[in-house]
Amino acid sequence: MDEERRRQRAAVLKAMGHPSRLAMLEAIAGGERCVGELQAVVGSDLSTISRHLAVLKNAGIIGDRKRGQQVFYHLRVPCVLNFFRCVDAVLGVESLLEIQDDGCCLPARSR
Amino acid sequence: MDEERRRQRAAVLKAMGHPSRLAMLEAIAGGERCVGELQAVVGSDLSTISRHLAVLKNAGIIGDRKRGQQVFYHLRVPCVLNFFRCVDAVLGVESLLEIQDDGCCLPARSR
DNA sequence: TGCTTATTTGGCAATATAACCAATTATGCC
DNA sequence: GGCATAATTGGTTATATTGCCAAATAAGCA
Repeated sequence: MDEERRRQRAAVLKAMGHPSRLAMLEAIAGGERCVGELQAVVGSDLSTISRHLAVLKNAGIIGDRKRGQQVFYHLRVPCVLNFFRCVDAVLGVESLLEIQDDGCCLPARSR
Repeated sequence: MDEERRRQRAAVLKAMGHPSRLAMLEAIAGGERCVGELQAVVGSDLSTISRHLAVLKNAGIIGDRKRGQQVFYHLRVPCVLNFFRCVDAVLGVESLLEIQDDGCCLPARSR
């Protein structure tokens, strides 16, 4: 159903909507990272990192693979970070208050 | 600062991370919409709609313009919805558990 | 087996979100 | 001014999120 699809899309965005999780995603985008490495990036308690990773995994954004005693996380769909070209555009605009019809930052059908 | 930028990006994603707000954004992507029209789409209480709109506006995703006694909302950066090609890819993958190196859904530097 | 390292989970407190109703503000019309 | 319509804001309650500590689980090594 359409409603269900929207629910899932929202869940993905919501999962990405946290500074620490974003920092983790950026790190993971550079290649597989284990929990300890991600803690070094973010700085929170290890248990907190683990919970954030669970959120991202649960949303389907990352996957994990156990190697030895470490768990390595990777992006399941690397392009998720491309969106930031557009998000940054949201942040950047100060002046324009009307709808822009041009293609903005991405190729296809904006509206 | 880099940390601050991340905080703002997260705020934009977080604002989009709610089914009702997503439905509203889709409607608004089709052109300016006033609060009453959006209520018809979503179905919640008018006050709830108004609060959701405040969240989106606060994140910089939409802008508003008062005409008569109605307030019309529009997308500030229409491309925000393009991201869903990628979000849907996140939802669609069942099989692949390893990092994909190909371009996925969007043009440029995935990682 | 016992010890160390890596990660997850249970439990808890603080804070944030979401939704509704009721009341308020703002605009237009008579 | 007085009334109707459109939208926002105050107040409240229920629920979810976040972050930490402590405890549990899992894997490797002596």
